[in-house]
Amino acid sequence: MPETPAAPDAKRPTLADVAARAGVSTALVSIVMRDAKGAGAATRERVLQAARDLGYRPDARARLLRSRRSRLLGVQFGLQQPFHADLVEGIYAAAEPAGYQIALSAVAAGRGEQRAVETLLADRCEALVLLGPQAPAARLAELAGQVPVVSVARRLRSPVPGLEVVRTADDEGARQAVDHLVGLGHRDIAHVDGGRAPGAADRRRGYRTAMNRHGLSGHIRVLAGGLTEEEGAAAARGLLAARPRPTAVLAFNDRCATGVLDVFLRSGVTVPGDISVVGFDDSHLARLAHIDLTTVGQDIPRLARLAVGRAVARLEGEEAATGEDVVAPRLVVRGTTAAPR
Amino acid sequence: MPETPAAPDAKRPTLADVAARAGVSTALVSIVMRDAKGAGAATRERVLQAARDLGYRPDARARLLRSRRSRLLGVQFGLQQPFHADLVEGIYAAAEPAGYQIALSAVAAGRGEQRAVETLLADRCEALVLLGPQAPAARLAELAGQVPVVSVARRLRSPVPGLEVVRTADDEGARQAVDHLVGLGHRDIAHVDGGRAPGAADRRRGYRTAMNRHGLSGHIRVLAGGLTEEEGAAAARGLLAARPRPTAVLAFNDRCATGVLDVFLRSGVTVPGDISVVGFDDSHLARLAHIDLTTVGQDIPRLARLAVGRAVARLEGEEAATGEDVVAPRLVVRGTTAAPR
DNA sequence: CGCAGGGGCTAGAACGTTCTAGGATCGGTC
DNA sequence: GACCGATCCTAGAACGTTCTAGCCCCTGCG
Repeated sequence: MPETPAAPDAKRPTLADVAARAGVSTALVSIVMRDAKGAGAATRERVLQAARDLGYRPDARARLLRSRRSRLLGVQFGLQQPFHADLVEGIYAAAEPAGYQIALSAVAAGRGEQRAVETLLADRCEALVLLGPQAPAARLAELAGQVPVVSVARRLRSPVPGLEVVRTADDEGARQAVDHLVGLGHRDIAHVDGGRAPGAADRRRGYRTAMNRHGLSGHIRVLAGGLTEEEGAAAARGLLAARPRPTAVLAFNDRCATGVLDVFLRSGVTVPGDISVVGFDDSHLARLAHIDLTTVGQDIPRLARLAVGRAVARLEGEEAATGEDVVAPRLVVRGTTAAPR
Repeated sequence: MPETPAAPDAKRPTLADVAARAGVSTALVSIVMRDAKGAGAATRERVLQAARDLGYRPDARARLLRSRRSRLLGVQFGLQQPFHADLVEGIYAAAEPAGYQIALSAVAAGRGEQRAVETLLADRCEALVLLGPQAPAARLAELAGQVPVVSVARRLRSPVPGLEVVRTADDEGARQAVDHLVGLGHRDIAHVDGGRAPGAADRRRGYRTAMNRHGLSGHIRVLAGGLTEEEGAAAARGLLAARPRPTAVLAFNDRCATGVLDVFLRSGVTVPGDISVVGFDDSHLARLAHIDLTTVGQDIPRLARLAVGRAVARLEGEEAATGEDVVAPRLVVRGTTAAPR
């Protein structure tokens, strides 16, 4: 069999190949590759050179197989959700210094959460970080029996040991938004909600409570929305038709708010002149200069750090806590809110 | 050592455990788990039952280690790019029927392409599918020496064996957009380009060529843009200040076009009344009812299928082709284009 | 001179699979 | 009664690492 350099199935070089070339044992090569102590300076250099020559690259899977620990965190996220993208970015950043690797598994059309989680478990992830999971609580609890699980942005009522939660205080966020609007002089404030999305119930409740507290129970108006622009737009069309029109709208999230904004602009309703609009998440979208959305900010880097922190703590031997980290939201005032006419 | 059901480091059950419980050999269990032939119906059922009892789950890594093939495709994508999200969705869909798994590796702030690719290779992916890679061509060629590589949406000039390309005919797409606008009666058509983004050069060229062909060389106007809303918005502000204003704008992609649209709307410039706008990609964004953007559609499912197809073909023994699949774009006329005043 | 201690290295057993060779057992055929 | 072919099953060697012992040789100390 001739040895072509880039043969179709040229087996990639292994420890043994490097060892042979450097004239040492595989164990020694392993030591050098891991940068562990127990090798002399001269041989170390010789081994590294041999590895370089051969284009050697350690096989992560074999490595994981052998060592008890995999130091792998499985992350399930929604492929089409910018908020999740931001979280994943934060998780990458938080996991590295802790010495953990990330395995991504996307939820998309035709690939449900079940599938996503299956592959993560099959890959030997030591813990799971689920972003806004929609699976029934019972299913999550079952999972938590097998492996530490952290649910991000999805609150869970009945606490199960091993199933921890990291989330923003959604009700508090909605309250802040309402307070801000009331402070500006608004009274007729509508809420375009998120239906059954994670966090939606809390935001709805926070909105209601805040309205009541301001003595505005008569003005409570909740419209069916969702987490996409389309759903926001549909709700906005409903609002335009309504009499009296509200003077302010709190949307479930930024995407939803964008849909609302767009319908308003196209109908000649000025924002914030005629109607104020508030979003939720402070995702990339809201920060764009030309959208410039007042929104309830979630502290995404913090959420990511806490999620990773909890998972790691569990893996490093800490007790399975039935805990919850609740991160305070912070209203970010930008250009879509002002005093009513 | 007491056997608590959910012990912190309860070792997950292995083939051997299942074998012991079912009273057979590990080899037999392996056969049953893979659904291979060579086991009797009765024992098969007994083994499955034992596996269920123990909550056994095959270890993907050990499996991969043993079998020569990993049947794993590594996919590098931009975490913040909706176009990539759509592609990934298509890739998942295409890979499954072919019997391949997907490993995702994201490019994000603080995690460059280098890192992304490293982890994919360490995970023993058999081939790489890179979505809109920005790495220098030389680097990609080097990679292709180690493993089959498919570059999606990024054209590469000097063909390297083992480095294949799947892309949309970007120049043709720009031409279609210009033809459409000219057909409506426009003459003063500007292009907000994508700078050095993959595909930008071709779209620029296509625009120029088409303008020339229509005898509109005098009206050629290329503005520096980019692939985000912000860059589109900045360019749009420039256009508003210009005299004469163009009557139509072709933007580099949909996000860029959204930025353009938004600035126009806010300035009281109506679309398509005063100015027509065309995007590129036909991503989710453009399809949203409230954006309703005329755009050059990329056939995303097809791109995904071709990319997977090429990778798989290489792996199933076909020769390393220095090929290129060029997919025809298709103009999708929606609400942002009309005849000039 | 004997021997503890340590640095540098290696042999060989894991890890949890799959794969290659078979080994039984059974029914049937010459 | 020897042989065949199927069918069901098992033993044991991979796969590419890491880890545990332990060997060898040197140095320094009593």
